[in-house]
Amino acid sequence: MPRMSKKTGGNSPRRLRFAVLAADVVLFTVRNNTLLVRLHSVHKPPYFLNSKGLPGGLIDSKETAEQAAKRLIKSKALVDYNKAYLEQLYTFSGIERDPRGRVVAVAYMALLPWKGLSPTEQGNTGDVWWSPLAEARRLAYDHDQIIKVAVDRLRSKSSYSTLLGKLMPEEFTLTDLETIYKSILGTSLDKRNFRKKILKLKILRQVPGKRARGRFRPARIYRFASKKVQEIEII
Amino acid sequence: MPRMSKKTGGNSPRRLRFAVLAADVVLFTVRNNTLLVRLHSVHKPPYFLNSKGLPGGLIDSKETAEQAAKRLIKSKALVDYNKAYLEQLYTFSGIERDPRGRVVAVAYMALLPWKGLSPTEQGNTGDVWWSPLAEARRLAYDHDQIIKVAVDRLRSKSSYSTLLGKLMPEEFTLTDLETIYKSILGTSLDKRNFRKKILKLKILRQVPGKRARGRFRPARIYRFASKKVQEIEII
DNA sequence: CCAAAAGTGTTTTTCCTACACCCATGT
DNA sequence: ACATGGGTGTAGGAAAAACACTTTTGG
Repeated sequence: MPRMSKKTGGNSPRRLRFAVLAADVVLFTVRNNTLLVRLHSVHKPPYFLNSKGLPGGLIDSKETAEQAAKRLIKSKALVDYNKAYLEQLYTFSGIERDPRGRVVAVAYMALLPWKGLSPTEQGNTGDVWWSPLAEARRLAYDHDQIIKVAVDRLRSKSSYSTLLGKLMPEEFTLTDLETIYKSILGTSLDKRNFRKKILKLKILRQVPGKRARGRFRPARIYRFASKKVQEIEII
Repeated sequence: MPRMSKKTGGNSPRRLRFAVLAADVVLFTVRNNTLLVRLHSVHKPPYFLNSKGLPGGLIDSKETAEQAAKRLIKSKALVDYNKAYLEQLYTFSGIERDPRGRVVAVAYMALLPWKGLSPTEQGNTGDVWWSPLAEARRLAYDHDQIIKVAVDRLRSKSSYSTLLGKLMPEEFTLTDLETIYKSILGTSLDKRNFRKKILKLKILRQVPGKRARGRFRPARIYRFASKKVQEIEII
């Protein structure tokens, strides 16, 4: 029972209403221009057999939802949460969303650069793995819906903020950035116009040096000028 | 340390961690070009004495957060929730946000046209009243913070969606609409450009007739073409 | 005819879009 | 020298911004 104090003011007979509170995390990264989500095995007979879902778990009575999300990124997704950008998405309170009982979930979206992940964090185990978004279907609970909300948010916020910077490695080329934008937004972008637009916004800082990725002309290297996600019209 | 998973496996009875879940509603309307919020008295000795806060209450185990919000709009704000546009805002889970115990609140924003409210709904009692936004300060709990999130959301969404239509009466003049935009966004708008922009978007439908509000030229009357809130760049 | 808000058009500037070729490098 | 992705400029059109006067009504 929660510790709503007995002294509840003037309300004498109190019908306390309880819920189980959980946090679920939609953890995104991009590898080879593919958006990946971190999935976790779900095996809760008789409801879910050898199924899969988002990393998540219950919120402890002594932690905030955000602290729980961070803890779960660590303990369930096996990724260092300090590397992740975290943003609250939506709270799912459908009565039947968990067949085992009433569970209300605060969903979070987390973004990570693939580079910067340790081999362990990049790796897959039987219980946790990176899945291309397209294959993250038919998940347990209402996790399909949660992923949809996350993808919608990611897409829409990409076009008016520097959010995608949180999926990029610290240093990247303009082509890298353009590719991510194209893959997330699902649109095609004109290379010249994209560069003009991005550079005019002054959200990037050029870094000395170039990067060669093959037997062709090396590209200039940039990084975001600010660590903060700024709301600016991008596309 | 929080333990969440395995011991709950299967259908066996679970020892789950419980939280008290509440819904708080930031109910906005506009009267005389002033943004109003519905406030409720808060008197919970020894923590809050003759204080004020948002209408809110606990979520029942058999209702979703949204259903609770609607119920509370009715029972606490004394307004017919069918008249309101409702949108989930954010979930506040600070451990100390309620001094009486751990309460996690799902906050909602609700928008209402002032016209269309009954005299009772427009009215103030000792327990519930409409307050100009500027005076909705020093509220109980973390309600100042909740209002801030609501106002930020209202402002930002106003510029890229037809959300403000939910604060307007069914029929209004272009000057009315412009005034609301100015008051919410806090910017000044050019009358001619505003009209051109709005009319070109084709989100309004002109209604036959005119409205005189004084001894000067009567204005044409419009209404929104769609009841839905559309995401379109407005300003 | 006066006061007050309603309503309208043009010009300038800025931004978006479309589009094609040369550059730098490793092999 | 060649294959490959990196990098650049310009012109035309659309949208935004700046700007002031005429119209309609009640009194």
